[in-house]
Amino acid sequence: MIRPAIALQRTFEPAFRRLSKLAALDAGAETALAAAIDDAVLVQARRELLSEGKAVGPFRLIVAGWAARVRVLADGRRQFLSFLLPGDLIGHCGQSHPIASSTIAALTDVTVCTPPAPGAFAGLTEAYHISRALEEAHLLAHITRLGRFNAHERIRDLLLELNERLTLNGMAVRDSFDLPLTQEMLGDALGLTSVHVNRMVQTARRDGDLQWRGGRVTLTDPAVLARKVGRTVVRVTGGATEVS
Amino acid sequence: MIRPAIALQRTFEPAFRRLSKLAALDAGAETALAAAIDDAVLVQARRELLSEGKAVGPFRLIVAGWAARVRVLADGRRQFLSFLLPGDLIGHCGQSHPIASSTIAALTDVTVCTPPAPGAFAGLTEAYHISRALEEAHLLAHITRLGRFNAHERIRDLLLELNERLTLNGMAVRDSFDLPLTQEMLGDALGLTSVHVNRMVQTARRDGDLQWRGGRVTLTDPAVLARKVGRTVVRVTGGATEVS
DNA sequence: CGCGTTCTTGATGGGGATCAAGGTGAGTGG
DNA sequence: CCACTCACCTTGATCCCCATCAAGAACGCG
Repeated sequence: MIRPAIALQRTFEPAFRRLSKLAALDAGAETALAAAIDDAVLVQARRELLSEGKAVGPFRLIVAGWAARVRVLADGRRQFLSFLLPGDLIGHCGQSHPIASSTIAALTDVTVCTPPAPGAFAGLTEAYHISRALEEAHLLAHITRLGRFNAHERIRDLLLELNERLTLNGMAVRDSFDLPLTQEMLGDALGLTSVHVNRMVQTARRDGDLQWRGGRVTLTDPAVLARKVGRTVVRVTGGATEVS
Repeated sequence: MIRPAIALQRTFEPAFRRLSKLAALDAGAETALAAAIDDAVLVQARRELLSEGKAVGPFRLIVAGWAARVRVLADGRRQFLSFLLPGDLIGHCGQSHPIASSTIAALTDVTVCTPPAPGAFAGLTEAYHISRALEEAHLLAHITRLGRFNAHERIRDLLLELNERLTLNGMAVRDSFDLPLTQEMLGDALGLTSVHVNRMVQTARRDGDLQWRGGRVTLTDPAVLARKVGRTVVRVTGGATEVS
């Protein structure tokens, strides 16, 4: 198969890898997606990609960097609702005049692009649908974490989820990945204080469950870890999402 | 406007009222929806409407009764992910071969029907989209509850949400509604034990925040209550969802 | 009336919050 | 090259919210 130079080059982008794993893309879709990624723009860390209550802008795709949906309470308490990684989508909802249901903030410098519109290519449309289903599955998993897991389980379960997602888009290799989150951010996601996150991470290190130095995390044995927390794994198998 | 007898009669169903408030429905859509509701079937309490990991069946609409998305852990811990009320939809996702990401169980006897397919009527299609957006907003609210609210706040906030939703479909009048949930079910939703739910409800009663006797709840002053928990209200205004 | 479910209340303990103080490392400027 | 700073990590001490265990009381139902 012959592709323009741009498309060939963008094939290695995490965002491209994720979407092409979610559904089979034909050459036209691949080229259009690669061209879109080539036009990505930068959003600096701490800037907002979306503001709660305001209109959702154009449909967007995260090309690089980490972002999070955030809710801040009147007294300053903060909750991260979900993390957005390269290959994740923003604002795909099908509604005519959607209003953002939460703020999305860039945790690191982030680059985003406007991918081909839903409906333009069958494969991409399917990938968008599956992406949205996965996003919902992650929300459900997060509810279970916060409702019924203790601090140990929450941290291990979240790191397992991140490892899965980063493996899908190629940013994690052999259960090792860069984690650009402070322990305070982890606490904001997990409903814990940074102090307690720290203690739990210490014991996880001592137990040999993981390594975490200089922003890089390595999970010793995800399978064993998953059994420890009774984690239900969400897999993607040839176009269908599967839970087991 | 002249409608068949069936349609006129079904206009008062909570499911009908909810969808017709989410978006403007033309006469054709109203008739089709009323006819669908007329064909509703019963699902007994404790039966599953959807099983995690299995294929999602046909697109369905809850006509009467309460259901919940549930996740049960290996050791028996249980988490309710969300509640489904009359007018809520099941299995609207646009994906070709969707797999259920969670079990849905009937909490009371439930009647469900298969509403007009997405795309058949523009108004209904819009209503389906908005319904899905609201559902996601409720998941986000639930994450915040579980992550950053204490027991007091969790109960008050959840009752406020239920009051809003039941007001939308006409099942709550003047902040008073039937609540067919045991305190244990509330605990399973809120990540608390039934014992602690009980104690918090007692104090809420003593504080004059609510009445709850014989399965009927009355909120004394939702506005005051909402201010107490710093609740962000999700409103529906002429086809667009709005958060404030 | 008897029985199971749900609600209620008490006693006790633990998981995680809170408050407080270092320690560490990267970047900055003199 | 070293003091300085700022963000983040680490550790200790104390407290409280909520889980747990246990046992009645109230309610609905056959």
